[in-house]
Formats: sequence, C-alpha cells, structure tokens
Amino acid sequence: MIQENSPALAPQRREHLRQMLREGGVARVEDLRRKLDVSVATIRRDLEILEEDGKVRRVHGGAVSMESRLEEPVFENKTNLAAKEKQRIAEEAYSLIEPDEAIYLNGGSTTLFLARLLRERSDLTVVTNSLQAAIELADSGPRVILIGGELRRISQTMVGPLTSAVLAQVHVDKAFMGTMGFCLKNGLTTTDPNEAYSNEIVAEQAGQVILLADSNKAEKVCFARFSDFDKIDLLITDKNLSVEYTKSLPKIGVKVRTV
Amino acid sequence: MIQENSPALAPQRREHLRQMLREGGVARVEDLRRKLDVSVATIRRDLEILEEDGKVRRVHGGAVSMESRLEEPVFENKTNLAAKEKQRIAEEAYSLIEPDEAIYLNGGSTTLFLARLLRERSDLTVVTNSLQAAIELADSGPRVILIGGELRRISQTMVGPLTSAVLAQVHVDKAFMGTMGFCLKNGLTTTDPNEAYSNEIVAEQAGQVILLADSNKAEKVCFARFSDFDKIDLLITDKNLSVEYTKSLPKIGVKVRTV
DNA sequence: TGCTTTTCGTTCAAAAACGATCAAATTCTA
DNA sequence: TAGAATTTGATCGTTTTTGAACGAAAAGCA
Repeated sequence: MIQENSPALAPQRREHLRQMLREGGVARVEDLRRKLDVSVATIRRDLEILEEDGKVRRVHGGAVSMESRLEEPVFENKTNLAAKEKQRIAEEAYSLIEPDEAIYLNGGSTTLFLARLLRERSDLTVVTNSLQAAIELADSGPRVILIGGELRRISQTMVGPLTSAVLAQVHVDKAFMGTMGFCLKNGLTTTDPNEAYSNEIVAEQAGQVILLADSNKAEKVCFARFSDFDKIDLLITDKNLSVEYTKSLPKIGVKVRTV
Repeated sequence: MIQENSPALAPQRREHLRQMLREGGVARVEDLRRKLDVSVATIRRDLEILEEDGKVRRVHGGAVSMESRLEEPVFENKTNLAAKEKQRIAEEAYSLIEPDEAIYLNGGSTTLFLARLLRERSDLTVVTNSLQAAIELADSGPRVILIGGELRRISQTMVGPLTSAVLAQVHVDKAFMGTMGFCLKNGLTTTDPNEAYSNEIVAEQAGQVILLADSNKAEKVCFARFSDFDKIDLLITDKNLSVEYTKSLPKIGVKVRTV
C-alpha cells in the first residue's frame, strides 16, 4: 500500500490508479482525487496518459477501465516481454486495416495487442482461434467468429483438426499472425503441432498474410513448422532485427516494416 | 466498491438502467427515477440514448428491454432469483455424469452452474458453444472443445451455420441443455434462430438429451423453436413445476426429476 | 365526445466537469 | 549546487450535464 503522507512517484501513482479502476471497473475523478490525495488536474493528466496507453477510457466525470479481469497472470507475464515493441507492431498492423475488412488473428501476445486496438471497430469481422482475443472483443466492436476446436490450455487457443472445419468456410482479407520463432532456413515455427496445423491452413487461404514478430523471435526454431516465408506478404517487426533479414527478405518477396 | 453517497457516473448509471430493464423486461420512468435518485428528465435522456443503441424500446410511460434477461453474463448477475434452483438442478445433473464421458453444454445460466462443478473432472470432455463455460474451464479440469461460429454478444455463445461444421464431427454421450422457455404444445424455444439452430443439431446427435430448466421457464414460448419433447430423455427441474407437466411428460417418454 | 391526468419533448439556467494556461514546486543533471 | 526539465496545483473561460418549467401530446374516464 502507498504511504499516507509521502506522495507517490508519478508512474507508481498511475499504476495504482490503473489498479483501482480495474478493481471497480469505473471511478469518478473526485473519488480518485480523494483517495490519492492529489489535485483533480493531476488525476486528469494521469487518466489522459492511461487512455493513450489503452488502459482506460475516459468518460465525463471519471473513467472506465478497459482491462479485463479475466486475464491470465501467466499469460500476462509473457506479454510483458518486449511489450513496447509489441504495442508498436500492433499499432502499425492496425494502420493497415481498411474499413469493412475481415481479418484473422491467431493466438499469442502480439496479436492480442492488436485485438485491443479493434474494440471500437464495429465495421470489421475478426476471425480468431484465440480465446483471449475473443474475450477482449466479446462485449463490443467487431463481429467475432471463433473457429472451433480443442482448447489448448497453455496458449488458450483452439487447435487441432476440428478447426479446419470452420476455416474452410470463411475467407479473410488479411491474416495477422504471431509466431514463436522464425528464421530464414526453417521459416515460421511454433511449439505445438496442432497450433501449427491451424496456422498453416490460414496462411494458405488468407488474401494477405502479415507476420507480427518482434526481433526476439528471429533465429528461433521450434518444433512444428507452419509456413515458409514465401507465403508471407509482410513482416512487421522492430528496429533491432538484424540486417541479414531486412536485406534478404525483400529479395524473396517479403516486405519488411520496422517500427 | 463505489462509494455510497457519490452519484454514479453517467455511463454507469445507464448500464444500471439497462440491467434493471433487462431484469424486469419493462419499467416505468417514475420507478426508475426513484431507484436511481435522479430527475425524470435525466431518465428520459438516458432511455433515449439506450434506445439509440438498440438496448431498449421506449413506450409511453416507460421502456421495454430489447435484451433477453436470461442470458446476461453471470458475474454481473447479482439478483438472479432462481439461482438456488439452478444450483440444485446443476448438482443433480452432475450426479448423472459418468467417468470419461463426453458431454455437451449449451449457453445459458443453468448450464454455467453445471460447468463450475466440472472444474476438477479431468477425465471428461466438454463440448460447448458457450464462451462463459469455456472460460470457466479454461485453466484446469476437463478437455474443452469449443464449437466455432459467430459470437453472439448477448448470450456469449457461438451460433450460426458455422457451428454445424464442428458439431458434425463429434459425438457426445450426454447433452445438457438449457432453454429460454418450454411448454407442452410448442416444445423448447429460445429467442434467437441461430441459437436454436445449434441446439437443434445437438439435440439430434447426442446420445442422451437432458433438459435443465427451472419451473419459471414453463409455459414460456419464445420466437425460435429448437426441439420437441420427444427428443428429450430427461427433464431436471424444481419442485414448483405444475403437475400438468409432471404427469403428462412421462407419458410421452420424458422422465422428470424434481430437486 | 369532452374533460382530467399523466407523460412527453423542448427550452433555459444552474451546476459540474473540462481543457488550456501559467506560475510554483519538485526532480533531474551536469 | 545551480540551472534545466518536468511535474504539480490553481485559475479561468468553455463545454457538458442536469433539473425545473411549461406547453403539447397521449392516455384514462365519464
């Protein structure tokens, strides 16, 4: 708990603010001011910042938390690795989406960042095998189509042969795919063969395949391969990706954007 | 969480209003005003906004909810009158499940009570179209298979033609089905045709179909029919069900258990 | 039908909340 | 420690929300 008389440092206070909002769902500016013992101006500024980060939505008189209480703690730890890069990658991906499109999101933390950006886009159709993404979009925004299948606990995604039944009947304009690892030699790989199977089907059917992967994923090879780079139209990554990739990928038809 | 004497935030108040309407189906402006302790002008303005969002329809003297009250997500469901009955019905249903079975749960609050009881049963396979049930079981316990399809917001279930793709490929020993209404003449009905469609397929394919419905559902007829009683093997209900049902249902092959 | 009561929509002024700005306070850095 | 950069709180004009007032419309009743 925060000490009574010593004012908290700003980032610490904002985190506290975020927690409080998450707890109650909503809160009024005046209540927050009293609790944190600062001026309303400060509260407003903090809320402004939290809104920019997508943590809360401001309303007249207060703010509403945008974070779901259902989120996996384990999962959350993983998302915090390279969170900034992932956020930026997601924002870049978002800018590519055009009105009324149908898009696919696979499981993983990077695509979840993207899902969060879609909450207000009721013109879109989002096809996904990610339970997390579905929860994120369950209350508002785009039309959501979940592909069926067995729920894989670790990743909270639907995988396995049953997924292909739904996938065969829909077409998406753009597929945004996260991956566990990629390299020039082995292409795109993930840990679970069932997960790979679903990804593979999507990569073959989608109008465009856009890979979202921060540079930590480079040179990693996992057990199950789901695609070669020739199926990929665009890679969105961060500035730390080695030149080896940024030079050679365009030569084999993969555009690269670094953010 | 929210302080007593501080007035509610406008969006919060509107959400409350929506909930109240959803509970009772209809409400008068004056009653809402008294409950929320604001002026009638504010109530009217709020109802106007809710009407624009399609949540309610205004009528002279008040408003009618456009949402079905039985399908609201549980964690918001504070005043569920039939909660005790539903819990007992779920417990009775649980006692019927044998080791290593595959079962189906459709959407709705009663089946969600059952889902909660299954958390430790890692021998089972649970097939469901309910996002809520999947979340409930996402971390431990049974193998979970979600059928795919479009996510219907109000009920948080997967519905529509795409669901049949997965359903056609699995077989369940027992299907536990909730319903919005049932009566001798019209059989089992629910509000949404897509929801009905999925239920219908399951009712036809499952080894046994077990209906979970408290007595409030009796004599209710909703828009979309999904089954006749001849497809039902067993009805689990509470003691308030009228004798009309408890006498005549066994004659047409439906066992009845009251708890 | 005509009359009364209730409800509705609109207008208006008061209150609350907001954003912008600026000076004081605090923290950072060289 | 001095100066720069950042953060904070107060002020003020503007916008949004709210409640009350009042005439119009709808419902109830004889």
